[in-house]
Amino acid sequence: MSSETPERLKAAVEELLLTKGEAGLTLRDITESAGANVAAVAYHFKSKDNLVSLVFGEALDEVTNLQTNRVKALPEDHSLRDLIEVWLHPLLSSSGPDDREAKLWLIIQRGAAEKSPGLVANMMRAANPVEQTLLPLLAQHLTHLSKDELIFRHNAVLGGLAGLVSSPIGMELSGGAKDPKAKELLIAWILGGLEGPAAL
Amino acid sequence: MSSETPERLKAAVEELLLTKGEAGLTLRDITESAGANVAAVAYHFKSKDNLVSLVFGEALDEVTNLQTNRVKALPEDHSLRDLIEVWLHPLLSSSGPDDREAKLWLIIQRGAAEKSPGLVANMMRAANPVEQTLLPLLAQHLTHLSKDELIFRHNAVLGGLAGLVSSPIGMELSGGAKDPKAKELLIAWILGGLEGPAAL
DNA sequence: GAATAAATCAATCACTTGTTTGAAATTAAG
DNA sequence: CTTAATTTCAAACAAGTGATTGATTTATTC
Repeated sequence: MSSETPERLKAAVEELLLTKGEAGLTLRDITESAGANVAAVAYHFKSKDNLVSLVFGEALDEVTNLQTNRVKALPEDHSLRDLIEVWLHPLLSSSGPDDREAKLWLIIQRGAAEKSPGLVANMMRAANPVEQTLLPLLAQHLTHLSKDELIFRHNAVLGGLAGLVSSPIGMELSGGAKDPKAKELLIAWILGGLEGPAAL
Repeated sequence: MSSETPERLKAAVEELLLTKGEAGLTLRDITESAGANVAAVAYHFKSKDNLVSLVFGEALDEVTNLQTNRVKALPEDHSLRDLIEVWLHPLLSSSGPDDREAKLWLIIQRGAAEKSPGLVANMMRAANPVEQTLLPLLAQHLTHLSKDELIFRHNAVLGGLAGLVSSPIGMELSGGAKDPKAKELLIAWILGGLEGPAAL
C-alpha cells in the first residue's frame, strides 16, 4: 500500500496557500497541518520549494483545463456576457461542486499578487492555453479593438480581478461575488471596460 | 548634531520594500543597505516592525496629500478624464520630480497586494481623505450609477491598478505606463469601466 | 577641557527556518 | 516466518531571524 502522506501534504499546502500565502508558509506549518513528520516533505518531494511549486503547477493546470473546456463548449452565437460568465465561472458561481475550482483560483490569484516564486515559474507555461482559446473569441466580440488593445484589456481584466480579490479594502470576492448583486456589479464593470471606446 | 542614521534607515526600507516587498525584508538587509549597525533599528525605532509600519504610514500620507491637493485644484468644469489623469498622475507622468511619488505608489500597491501588516494597519486611516474628495467628484461625472455601484467601481479601479502593477504577466506599469501609448490604453480602459452601463 | 548625554558597535541572546541523519516502525515479497 | 524495501520519526544540523547587552566612541553642555 503506497502512502497517502503525499496527498495530505499537498492538500495542506493548498489550504495554507489560501489562508497565509507562500510568504508565510512554514515547513512545520505544512507537516503539522497534514499530521506528518517534518522529514516527510523531503522524503516524498525533494524540498519544500519543490512541493509548493508542484501544488501551484497542478492548480494552474486544473483551472486552465476547466476554463478552456467551458469556453470551447460555448454555442456559436453566444454573447460577450456569456463568454465572461463562463470564463470567470469559479468566481461567480455559488458554492457546490465548483468550490474546489474557486479555491484553486483564489490560490493562484493570491500567488500572482505576491509574485510567489513557485507560481511564477509555472505561469508562462499555463497562460497559453486559455489565451489561445479565449482571445480569438474575445476578438470576435470586440471588433473595435486592435490586437494590441485587446491583449491589454484582457490582461487588465485579469489584473483587475487579482487586485480585487487580494485588496485589503476591496470587496471579498470569495463569498462576496457569489451574492447575485455583487456578481452583476462585477460583470457590468468588466463589460464596460471591455466594450468601451478604443484608445488607438 | 542629531544623527542622520534614522533617515538612512527609512530610505533603505523604502528601497527594499520596492524591490523585495515586506515578506522578504530582513533586519540585516536594512542595516547593511543603510550602512548602519543592526542595533541601530532598535535604538532609533523601537523595532523592525515599527520602522516598517512607520515607512508605510508616511508613504501613505505623502501620496494621499499630493493626490487630494491635485484633485482639489481641478477647475469646476473639468472632465472625467481630467479627474482620472490627476488622480493617477504618479503612475502616468514621465519621470522627473514625481519619481518619488511613483515610487511610494508602487510601494503601497505592492504592500496592498501582499497584505503587508505594516501597511494594512495604516490603510483604513489614510483611505478616507482621498475618498472624501474624490468620490463626490466621481459621482458628479457618473450620474448613472447608484452610490453603491459608484463605490464598487472606485474600488474596482483601485484593485485593477494594484493587480496590473503587481501582475507577473501584466505590463510593467513602472516605466510601461509612461510610454504615451500605454497611458492611453490604460485611461481608455478605466474610462470604459467607469462609464459603462449600470448593473442595478 | 571635564562631565554629561547621545549614538555606534561587536558580540551574543533565544528562536525559527529548511534540511539531514540514522534508527525504528510498517509494509511487501519470497 | 524471514527477508527486504518502503515509510515514519525523534533528534540534531547549520544558517538565518529579530532583539539585547555593555563597552566604546562621538557629540553636546557647562
